[in-house]
Formats: sequence, structure tokens, C-alpha cells
Amino acid sequence: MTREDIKDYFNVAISVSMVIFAFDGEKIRILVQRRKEEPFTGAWQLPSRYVLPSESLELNAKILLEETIPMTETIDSYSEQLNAFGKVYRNPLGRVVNVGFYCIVKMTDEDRRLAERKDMMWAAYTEIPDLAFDHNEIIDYAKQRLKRRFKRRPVGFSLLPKEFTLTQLQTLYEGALNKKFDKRNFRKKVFNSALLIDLDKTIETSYGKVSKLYRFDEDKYEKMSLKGYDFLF
Amino acid sequence: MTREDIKDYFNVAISVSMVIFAFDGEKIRILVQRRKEEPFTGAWQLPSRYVLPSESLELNAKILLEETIPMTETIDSYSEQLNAFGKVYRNPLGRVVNVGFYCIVKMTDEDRRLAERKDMMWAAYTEIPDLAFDHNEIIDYAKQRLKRRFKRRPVGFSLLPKEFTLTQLQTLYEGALNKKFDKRNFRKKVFNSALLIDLDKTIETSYGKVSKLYRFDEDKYEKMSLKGYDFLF
DNA sequence: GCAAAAGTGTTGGGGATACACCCATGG
DNA sequence: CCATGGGTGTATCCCCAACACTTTTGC
Repeated sequence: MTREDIKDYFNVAISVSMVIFAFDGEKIRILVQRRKEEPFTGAWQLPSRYVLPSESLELNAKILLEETIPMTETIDSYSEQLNAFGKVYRNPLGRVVNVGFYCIVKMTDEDRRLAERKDMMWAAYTEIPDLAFDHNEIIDYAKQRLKRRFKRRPVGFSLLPKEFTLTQLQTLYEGALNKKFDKRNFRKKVFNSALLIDLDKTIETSYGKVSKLYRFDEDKYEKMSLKGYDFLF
Repeated sequence: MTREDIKDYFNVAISVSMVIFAFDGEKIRILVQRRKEEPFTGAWQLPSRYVLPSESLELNAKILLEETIPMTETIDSYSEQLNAFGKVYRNPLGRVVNVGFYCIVKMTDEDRRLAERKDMMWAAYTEIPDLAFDHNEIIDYAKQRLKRRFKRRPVGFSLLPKEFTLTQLQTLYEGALNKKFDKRNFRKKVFNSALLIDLDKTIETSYGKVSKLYRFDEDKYEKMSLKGYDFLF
């Protein structure tokens, strides 16, 4: 088979979309934006980008993330490919196969302010509006994947600030897994993992309470992980 | 953005590849075939197919499976999409993004005979030869995925004949998870799940031994699964 | 008679679950 | 003084892991 024989096949476009998960202290949220172009102008969508034949998927995903939330430190965010979404008629411009990605970022104040703009919104995990193309399907898939990751890897810490309280951690896990935990048992579990560093610092939370701060011990996790340790929830 | 603006993007081809897992009673194996065409003529590869812009990924994956092992009942096989593999220079003909799939089939005698042909081989799970393109990478990914599935879902039964012995089941799990199990504990575990039906039949296995036969209770699993039951290994 | 494979119970420990009260603070 | 949220210990249960011998049969 030569390039000539298969030229009919070379008429597809690739796009990447990014499901950006962040945690505002209360709920997990996903960033959606308004479309500026045809088709579906004005509709909400996932941040997306077409990929040139000469460019890699991963690079485009990275660029997409950086141009969408430019002020956020995305260096230590967690990112991963989802499936390819390739229904024939998902895009009226032609055959476009979308490769979904998701990432987990620490929400900064700048990120919060993004939502003040009219063309972006941090949609609550549980209340995603109708989106253009098949982007709702991509989000559903990303949510499933996130849930699975939460059960087996310490991805939650990528959503929290570097220093966090145990109540924040528990709220996050309850949101992600859609399940209530007993406070004492939850604490026992995370302490048993021995992956939290007590910072011997407190922070004022709501209602004038003080609460102890912890940090996730990433180095220790890496080492244990290599020895076959599994973080399970 | 119009179709004209983005015509540079519509110059990609899509292919699908299939990692076909089967179990010969001793080892898990993966079907590879010889390439008949340029590039890499004569090299081993995963069964693969280019996808026309007018056709769906899933349909192509299904056709690919059926034309590769035409005599096998693939109806009750388990199939799932893997990632998109999209390195820029993976195919010398142009930019081809490969969408990987894997499936799990019950190996029939006809399937075994496939391996007698010179252009196909059931490669042992642990001894995959060097393949064309990035197909080794796809297989590595598929193996990881299979292992995870084995831990959380009763996929193993799709690899076994409908009626099987507990020794077969254990051999399979040990191969898939690369781990030895204690025979008594293994049996306790599968009996506790209450998903095996004792067929009150025996079969002659090797060395003139007789061994009891079991069947997997798919209906019961479906029902329990809906109620939130998790099959864990 | 011995090698090979099927089959079968008990025990101990660790992790998960269930459960309730005290204290400090702001209003 | 009360509402809110942070913080702490114990008893029970179940699942998991460790462990060894008998029986049958082909060679």
C-alpha cells in the first residue's frame, strides 16, 4: 500500500479537549468556555484545539491547558489522556476525532476570577450544562476516570493547596466519591498511610476556628509506590 | 472558523488496532500477524485497519476482529477502547493516529490452528516480539489495562471456556496478575463471591485426574453489580 | 512406589466500620 | 447560651494470609 492508495484516508482532523478539574474548597468544578466560532457559536464547550498533522497530541494538550489558565502553575498538575471520541457526525465541518484529556489543578485566586468573565465558567461537578459536540460525553467519561483514580492513587492532593486541613481533604473525597465518611475513621485511614506531614501550623478557617495544616509527602509516596505500595480508598 | 480555514487540519488518517487476548489453558496470549504491505513488510504487527472518514471507530474495530478470527464467536467477547496513540512520526506514510482496542475471547480449536499458518502467531503474554510501528507500546498499555480489569471485574471468565475447572481459573489469574495464589485461599475467595455455579460434572484433565466443572453466573453478577457490588481480586 | 494433580479447615492479625463526647469560639 | 466546627478512642467483625495432608491415578 502506498501513500497514493490510501489518500482517501488522509481526510480526518484531530482535536484535543481538556477537562480541567479544580476544587474551590467546597465542590469539585470543571472549566467550560463559550464558543466564539461556528459551529454552535455561543454554546458552552470544553477548552479545545485542532491539532496540525505535524504536531503531537500531548504538546497540543499542554498548550491548550496553558493558554486556558495561563496564570496557574500547571507544572505539578496531573494530566492524562482519556479515550478518543470519534463519532462520525460529531462535528459538522467534517470528520474530526477528538482526543480527550483531563487534568487536575490547584485552583488559584486568579482561576476563581476567570469565572467572573462572561465567557468562562467553573461548572459544578454535578451540574454540568449542555455542551457543544459530544463534550458532555467526554466529561462523563472523565468523571468516571477521576473517581477511579481517587480510589487508587493520591490524586486528591493535586486539587488541594500545598497546605491543607483534614476537613478540606475529607470534603474533597466525599465530593469525588459521592459518599460520606466518618470523621474519625477517615482520619485514622489517612494517618495510617503515613503520607501526611504535620506542619505544626494552624490556619483560621470559617467561624474563627483554628485547624491544623498538613502537607502530602510526595517523595515518600514515590518511594513506597516503587515498592508496590497501593494507595487505596 | 470555516471548513476552508481549517483545511490544513484535515490531513490526518485514523487507524484502529486490536489487541486480542486469549488463554490457551496455560498462558495468556496475544495474536500478532505478519505485515503484507509497505512499510515494514514482513514485520509482526497487531491486526490493524485504516478508518475511512465516513466510518466509525467502533465499527472498524468490530470488523477488524471478525476478519482476523472469523470462526470465533466474538459475540460474548469483551472489548474496550484503549488510548489514542498519536506520535507524529509513528507511520512513514503520513500522520496516522492509531486508536487501540483490546478484546478478550475464548480460544477455540480453530483459533489454535491459526498459529499453524506462517503469517499469524499467538505470542505469549510475556514474550512479545518486536512489532512494527509503536505496536509494542500499545500492547504494554493493553496489558496494564487488562491487569487492572482483572482486579476489579470478572473479565477472566471471558477467556475461559463456558465450563471450566478451578485449576484453570487459578492458572489464568496467576498469569494475568503475575502472582501466585494459595490454592485453598483462592478457592475460598471465588466461592465466597457466590458467582460460580457447580455443574455437578467432572472432566478428565491431564494425567488422568478428574476435576469438577463450574460455570460463571453472569446473570447474578449483573444483578449484584447494579446494587453496587464490586468484584475484587 | 512415586510423581502429579485435586481437594479440603483452622487460626491469627490487621484493617474497616460503627459509634459519642469535649472544647473553643463567635454571635 | 447556643450553634458551629475541630478534635479524639474503643469494640467488633470480616476478610486475608499462612499453613499440610489425603486421595487418586498414570507411569
